[in-house]
Amino acid sequence: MTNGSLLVTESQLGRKAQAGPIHRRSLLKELRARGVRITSQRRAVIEIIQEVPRHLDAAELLRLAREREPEIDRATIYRTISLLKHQGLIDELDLMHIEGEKHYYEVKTSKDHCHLACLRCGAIFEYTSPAFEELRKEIAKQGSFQIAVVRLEVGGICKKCSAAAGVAGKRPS
Amino acid sequence: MTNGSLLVTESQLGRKAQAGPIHRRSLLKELRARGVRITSQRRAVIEIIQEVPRHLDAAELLRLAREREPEIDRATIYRTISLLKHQGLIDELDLMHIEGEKHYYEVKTSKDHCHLACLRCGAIFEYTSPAFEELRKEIAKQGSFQIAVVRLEVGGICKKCSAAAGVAGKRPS
DNA sequence: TCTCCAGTTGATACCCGATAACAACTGAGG
DNA sequence: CCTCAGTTGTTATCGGGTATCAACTGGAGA
Repeated sequence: MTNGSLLVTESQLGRKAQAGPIHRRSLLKELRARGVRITSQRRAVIEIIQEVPRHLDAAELLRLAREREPEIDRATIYRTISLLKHQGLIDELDLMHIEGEKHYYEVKTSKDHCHLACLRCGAIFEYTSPAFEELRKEIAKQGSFQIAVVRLEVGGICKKCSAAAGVAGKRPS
Repeated sequence: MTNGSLLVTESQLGRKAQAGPIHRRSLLKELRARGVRITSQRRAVIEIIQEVPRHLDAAELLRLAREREPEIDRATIYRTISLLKHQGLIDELDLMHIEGEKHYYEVKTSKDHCHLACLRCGAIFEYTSPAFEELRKEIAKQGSFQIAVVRLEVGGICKKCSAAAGVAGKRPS
């Protein structure tokens, strides 16, 4: 019986996970090796994506980037995200939120995993499971569809929120 | 070994699937039973969602609704969608598209299924698999997260497009 | 170390899906 | 047929994301 593991990143709560060194400083090197120009703005954004253990959306990325590059503009954030996506170095998540969806970005990892998004507090958890990989293989096998991306997203209520059920579920933003 | 079935709805190509009577005229009855006021606009939108076998987005829903209710407004479409979502009668899909995502709506079915979206022509296929349900159960079992929604979305290239690869993949809109 | 220019940036304006506010309208219970 | 709470269309607005373009700069070559 396959059992999955729940772990790692708790997001949107402003709490740091306990370290989470994802890929070290590989992205900058990788980009340089590919002949991509490294500007101070790009460096800031990339370092943040690598260093911050939370899942970030564009707005938060902008906020954090401005701590290092005060003049950086929204447009540059989006352009850098786009660059990294097209270079295949980050993945875009599209997770449920309180009424609506939000786009988050994470460094592309080797591991297949899916995301559990708490619809109450917005926390994001990662979940890996043999069953997930199996399903992915199964769809691939069936042949009449060439898979490029598989995204599995789960929305629900996290442990903390269901424990504190009713007790003012205020998100610490 | 689990093998899934690929089938049913081909969308966005303007082709009709071969019948697809989903729930008959249950939505209107259900709403009336719940004390929801049925206006001519709501009736139009609801009937369209039930009768059209394709997956519809808000814009297309508006277009189709205007064939019956020429004065109906975007806002009413969104309000009706919102109503049906909150009543738990339809599901919102968030499928990959050519660069970006689109929101589609479908009558909530009993069957768990996921969606395969062709990134080239936009066609949408439904896919059911024991492995999918198994995965869902597995996540539920693990206990520390109360699941409300599970969405599995696959992006890739459909058979037709990969066959016609390179041959002007124009979408018939 | 200096020059130079293709590639990048910030500013501005804009696009588009979606929502808020509000007066006019209407479904359906009495 | 009355009535009014709930719904509608209109208009304005919001927010994420993108196009444009002149000014700027990383980094390859001299």
